[in-house]
Amino acid sequence: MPKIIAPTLSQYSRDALSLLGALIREARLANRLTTSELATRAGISRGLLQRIERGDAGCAIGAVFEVAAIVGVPLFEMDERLLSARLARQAEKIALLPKSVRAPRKAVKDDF
Amino acid sequence: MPKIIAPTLSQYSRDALSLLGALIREARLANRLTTSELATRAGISRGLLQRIERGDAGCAIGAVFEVAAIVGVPLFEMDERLLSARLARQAEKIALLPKSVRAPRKAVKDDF
DNA sequence: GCAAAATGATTCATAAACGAGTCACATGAC
DNA sequence: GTCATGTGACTCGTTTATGAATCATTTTGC
Repeated sequence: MPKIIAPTLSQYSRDALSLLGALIREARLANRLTTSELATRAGISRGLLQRIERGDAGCAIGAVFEVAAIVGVPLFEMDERLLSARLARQAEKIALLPKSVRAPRKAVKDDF
Repeated sequence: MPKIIAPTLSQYSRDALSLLGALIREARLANRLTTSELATRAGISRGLLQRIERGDAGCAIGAVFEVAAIVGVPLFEMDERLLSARLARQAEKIALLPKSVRAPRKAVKDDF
């Protein structure tokens, strides 16, 4: 991430990142996993896991969420079932509000 | 993010990402902010905000958290004050944790 | 005590995210 | 109808994160 450096982020965001990293580290130790083991399970490198546990703002959110999921750190304070359900309800809400369903611009070559 | 592509991420993580993006979009609309406005406030580009709302796993977590904080999507279901407090307590826990936690590798539930 | 393992912190090449710009299409105002 | 605005999607060049490898230090196990 080019622009979001430490001083650019709000204190709240930095705290949230630090907390999430600490929670992940806690959960990893509680599960008796080494950094290498957890990194392998998550499909990432050990260095990236260290940055995640440090609360680095530049880490890909997908990697962070995956690690959190593996060690059992709850995202949004909801378990797997609730998350899926809420996702479905959210999709409905979105479908109702804006009427913008745009198909990907694909060239149609049957113009004659 | 080289490795974490869609098929690599667990369903849970992808759901969490989609949900977070949807929540951010909801909150942005509720605040009557355009994508350009919110992106400017967060110090990111409009394209990145679109990827965030889409739930793209490759987005930097700092950017996502910052946007979420701006529009008021709660991270970890806690407000700013509680977050700081919990961060402090978490730091204490880490410091107090037993340093000897190396035991026969225990299985961890990662099959979701 | 010693050896093995885990961790933290580097460095570097490569792959990928990011920002800027553009276009098409939709919506709303007039 | 026209015009302005908002949005999704795309491309391209630059900037950055990531993975791999290495090393020093600490910690665990024996």
